[in-house]
Amino acid sequence: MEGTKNIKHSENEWHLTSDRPVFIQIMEKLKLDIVTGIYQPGDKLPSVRDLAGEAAVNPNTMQRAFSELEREGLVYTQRTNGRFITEDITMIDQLKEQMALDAISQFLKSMEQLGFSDEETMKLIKEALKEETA
Amino acid sequence: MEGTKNIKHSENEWHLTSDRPVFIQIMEKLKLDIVTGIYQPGDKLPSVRDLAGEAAVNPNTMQRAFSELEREGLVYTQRTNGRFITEDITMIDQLKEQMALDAISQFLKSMEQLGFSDEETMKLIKEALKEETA
DNA sequence: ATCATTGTATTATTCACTTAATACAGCAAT
DNA sequence: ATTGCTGTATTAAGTGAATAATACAATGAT
Repeated sequence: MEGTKNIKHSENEWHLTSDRPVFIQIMEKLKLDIVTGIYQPGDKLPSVRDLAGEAAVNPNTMQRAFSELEREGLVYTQRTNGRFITEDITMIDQLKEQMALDAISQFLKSMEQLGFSDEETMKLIKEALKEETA
Repeated sequence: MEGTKNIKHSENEWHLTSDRPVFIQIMEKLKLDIVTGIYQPGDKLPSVRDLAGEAAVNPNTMQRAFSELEREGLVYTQRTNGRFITEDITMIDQLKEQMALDAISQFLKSMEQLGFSDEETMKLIKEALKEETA
C-alpha cells in the first residue's frame, strides 16, 4: 500500500471540556472535519488508539464516538484494517446543510427568546460582521 | 394566606432534558425570565419547594440553581422569607446584551467552522427570516 | 407561644460518563 | 510462522449529577 503518512490532522487541537460528554464533543469535531473536507470521502482514519492518544482520552471513549458515527453512516469499518470516511458525497453535503440549518434555527430561536425582533437581530448581525473585519 | 398568588409563571413549561445538567438548564430558564421581564426587578420568587415541584425536579437541584444565580448576583435571599430578583436594572440590561452577543458570536463561529463566508451566512439568515414569516 | 413556611444542610443511593487494564480475533508484512 | 496492527469486548473503579429522605434555624401570622 502507500506507505506512511495517513496523518491528516497534524497538530490537531481537540479542546475537550468537561461540561459535556467527551464522546459527543469528539463526534462533533469529526463531523466538522468531514464536512469541511479535512477528511475526504474514502480517507482512512487514524487508529482508535492513535486518536485516543492524540486527544488524551481513553481508547474506549474514542471507540464509542466512532461507533456512533458509524451508526449514522458517516464512517465504515474494515474489521481488522481500519476505519474510513463514507464515500457517499450526498450524505456529506446533506450533513453540512443540516448543520448550517441547525445553527441558524438555534440562533434565531435564542434571539426570539431574548425578545429581539427580526429587524433587531439583522442589525446586530450586521454590526458583528463589520467589527469582525475591522 | 394563600390568597396572595405570587405565582408569576402559571403554566410554565420547563422542558428539561437529560443531555445537560438540569441545574444549568434551570439557570438558563430563570435568566431568560429575568431579562425578558417575566420576572421584574424586586419580584419575589416562588419557594424552592414550589418551583421544584413545578419543574418536577428535586428541591436540592432547584436550590443549587438558585445558589449559582445568587453567586452571580441575579437574585438575593432574605434568610427565612424568600428569594427576590435583583433590583439592579443595569445588571439585568447588561446580562441581556451579553446573552445576545454570546448567541451571535456562537452562531458566527459555527458558520465559519462549517466553511461559510460572511456573505453566505448573511444570505442564509435572510432566507431563514423570509420563510419564517411565510 | 404555636405553627407553617422559608432557606439551608446532611447523608445515602442511583446513574451515566470516563478511565484503566486487559484480552481476543483477523489481516498484512516480514 | 511470527510480529504488529486493526477493531472489539470485558471487568473494575472513580466521578459528578440527580434523587430521596430528613433535619434544623429563623421569621411571620395566628
